[in-house]
Amino acid sequence: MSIKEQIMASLKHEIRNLTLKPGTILSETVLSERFQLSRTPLRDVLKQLALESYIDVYPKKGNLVSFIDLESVEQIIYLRSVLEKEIIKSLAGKLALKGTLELKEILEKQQNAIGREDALEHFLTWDDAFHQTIFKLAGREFLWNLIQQSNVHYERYRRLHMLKQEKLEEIVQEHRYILDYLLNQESGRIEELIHHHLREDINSLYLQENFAEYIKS
Amino acid sequence: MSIKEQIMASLKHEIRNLTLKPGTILSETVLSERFQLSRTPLRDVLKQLALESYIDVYPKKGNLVSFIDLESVEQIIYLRSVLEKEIIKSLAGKLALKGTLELKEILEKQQNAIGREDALEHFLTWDDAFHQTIFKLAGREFLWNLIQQSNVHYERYRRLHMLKQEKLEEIVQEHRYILDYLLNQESGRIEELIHHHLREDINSLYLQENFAEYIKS
DNA sequence: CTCAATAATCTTGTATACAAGATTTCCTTG
DNA sequence: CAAGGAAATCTTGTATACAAGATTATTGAG
Repeated sequence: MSIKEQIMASLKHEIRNLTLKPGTILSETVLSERFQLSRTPLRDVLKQLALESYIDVYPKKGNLVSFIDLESVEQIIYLRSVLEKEIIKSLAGKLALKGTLELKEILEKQQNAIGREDALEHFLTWDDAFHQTIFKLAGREFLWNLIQQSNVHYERYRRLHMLKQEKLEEIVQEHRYILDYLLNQESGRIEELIHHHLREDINSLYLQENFAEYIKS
Repeated sequence: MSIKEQIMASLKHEIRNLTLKPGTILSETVLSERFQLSRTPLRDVLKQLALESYIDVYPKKGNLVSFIDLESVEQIIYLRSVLEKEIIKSLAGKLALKGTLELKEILEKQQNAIGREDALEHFLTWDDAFHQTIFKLAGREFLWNLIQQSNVHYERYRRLHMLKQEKLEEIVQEHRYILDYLLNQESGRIEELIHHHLREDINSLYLQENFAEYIKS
């Protein structure tokens, strides 16, 4: 992994987990001093961050960590909702043993993450792993990766919404239902389940009321 | 529109319509002479082209116009197929007069493009306009734009497949069926229609046999 | 002539000086 | 003191010299 890729991964991580708050200035000169690298390669990094909406570039003024765009969040959730309904239905009853074990193991690790040190961080990692694995098992990892390139806003929205532990328990439970459906096709209500799992709270005012300073107006 | 944006639009256009063939070398120095601009801003352009898969960058070696990646084509077609089925169903019977007129006008212009000078170029423009308008009317233009950022491979695939005039007539006819469904919800077979409209020929060997030199192996 | 080693010449990657616009500071003027 | 304007100082944008790797050409040995 090149030094540029390390810096990019580091900045992306800090923006996604809100260590770098929306509105924070990312000056090329400050970054070049912090990472002991000239401006040119850092500009490459910032260019990519801009293309993936991590930052907004104001020419001759500066680069700001982007504010959370709720419109983008809603659109990405809709996209995932539609896609995952289709993918899960196509996969139902056709899961190989290997895939089943993989998903069960992820579920267990996600359950264990609750309540532990640094819970949210680990929980979200396993949450992504669960959905990514379903995409992978359906031969659609390409689309998972495509969505990941446009999910900064959703990623940060999700963190702010998952601060409560009872929500985490609910999410794991819904994952169990999804796995049950994949194995037995029992539930006739898979569409509503996916819809609820991904879209719940999207219209609530929780974020606007509690994190207004992070939200794009 | 800045000079950099003009250059980027120009290169994108030439790559999409295969004027710049897959494998063509895009050297920074050659481009800087062609456009009378230093390497630095051109590198910005090339960086973005690389992120959107227009070119492949081989460090210290050169930049090549990317070969058509059929895997990407299939995934994008699947994505559009799933999304548009859902969008069209949600829009059926709810089309306002303005939207209806918009789609009818596009259909007419697309029909008129057939057989004229520079037919394919105009035809494809109106083909995109039809689908984009449907996304827009459903409040999903965001997702249309998202897909456009990843569609170089699909775009070139499509051009090579649409070289025959009878295929163009068939496409317009399918658009008429889609519009009929949006207005009357008559056809019970909208899902198969969308599937056929977007996915036909994806598994044929036409490209591999006739344009092997453009295809990523 | 053949082949290998070496040198020249490509390529992109990086550092840096300077340009140009935006902002802030500070000083002058009323 | 207040307000306006100029200058200093920020910011990113551009041009260019140089670095370093990859390729190609050349040259010399056998």
